[in-house]
Amino acid sequence: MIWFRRDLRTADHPALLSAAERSSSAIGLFVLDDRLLASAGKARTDYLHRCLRRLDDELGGRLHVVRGNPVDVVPEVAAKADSVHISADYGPYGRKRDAAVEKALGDVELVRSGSPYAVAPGRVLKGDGTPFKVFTPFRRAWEGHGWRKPAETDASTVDWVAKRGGEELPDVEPVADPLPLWEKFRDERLPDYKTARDRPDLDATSRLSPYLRWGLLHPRTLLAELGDDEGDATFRSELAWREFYADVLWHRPETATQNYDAKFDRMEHDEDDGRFTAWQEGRTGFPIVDAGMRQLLAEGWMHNRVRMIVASFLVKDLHLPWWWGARHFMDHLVDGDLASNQHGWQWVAGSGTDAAPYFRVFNPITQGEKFDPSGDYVRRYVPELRDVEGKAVHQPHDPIVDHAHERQVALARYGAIKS
DNA sequence: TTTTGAGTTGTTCGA
DNA sequence: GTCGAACAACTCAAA
Repeated sequence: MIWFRRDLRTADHPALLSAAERSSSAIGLFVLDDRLLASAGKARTDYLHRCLRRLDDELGGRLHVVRGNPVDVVPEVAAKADSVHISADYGPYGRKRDAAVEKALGDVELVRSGSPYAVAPGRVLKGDGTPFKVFTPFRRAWEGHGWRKPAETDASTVDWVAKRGGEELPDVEPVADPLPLWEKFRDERLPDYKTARDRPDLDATSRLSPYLRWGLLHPRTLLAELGDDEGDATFRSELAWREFYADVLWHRPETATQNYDAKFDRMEHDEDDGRFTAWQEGRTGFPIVDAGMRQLLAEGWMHNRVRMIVASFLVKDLHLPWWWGARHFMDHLVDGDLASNQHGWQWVAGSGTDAAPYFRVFNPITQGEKFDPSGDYVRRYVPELRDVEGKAVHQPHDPIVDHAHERQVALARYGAIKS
């Protein structure tokens, strides 16, 4: 049996290879785990269904989908299997879940092959054997470590066991083939990626993050095709961030919910008086912030530059805890990845690895004018500003706070927790 | 152990 | 409008 989790593909799939080496026939299983789906918004759930639909197609319509707790469900479905093959999960919940399932499986062996990363978390270490805490040295060591070539796997080499029972997938359109999307990005947008990727008004990013999140693509597949040009190096570095944060969370699993830097436990937060809801709904009066938050609700995705701007606003203008924002992102983002999300937030808040200097407070107006110079991004998501022309659209519009004042408050509070 | 160089993503102010 | 300096010291990585 192959138990799929965040590796919803059949190409370049080491666990499939390991299963196929043992048997010519296999059951393909996915468990709808209530623990993971409980807080997921509609966009996120729909996206998962569309990924499962694609995987089901690759398996000739024979993917078993079952709802329940994996500790009960997996041994039940695996009753007639010799072994259960998985891609290893390095997240805080996945590690515990897999250990519990392994125990519940008894004599049926749980075989871990591969991971969602080019280099498995925990593998890149400093000379003294301890983990990196700064990105750039990690990236250099990670590149030096290298990674395997893509595994050559093919769903048609396996005789997939017919479904018995389980859940019917909703009738949704499968997600697009990730490989043509990658090829188009590689050929058309990668050359300008270094600078254009910061522009939310342009279609300049890869948009591959949801595919990486659910494992329809393995990063190794992309890395194998990258060269040394500027755009290639920048994109490889972005993939390295994903691996760095997975590594950080592997070594410090508690940082999914707690400050990486403990002195931030002393940070003073404000009481919420409705401003959190205003932020969530895109009603802060700062156009670029509102555009981003509305894009998140409408599409389950937000441009990376705008994620930083809205995160900075929540933490430094509204003085609310980063984990509130992180939770909201995880509920809605179709690419929401615990390690990247929580540590991206901690980076903005200043409590994480390689944290921003405390005096670096994003100005939502300046950021808008700089990265959405035409104002097109704002007008796309904030219809009430559609008649405002050019970059004037970035001026606050009935703002819920005064940025200059809140900046001073934030600086004072950061000053107060310095060691 | 000591030293040295370096560290994703910014803003403001004054010349 | 453009540009450089100031903003602060701290931690990390490696020699």
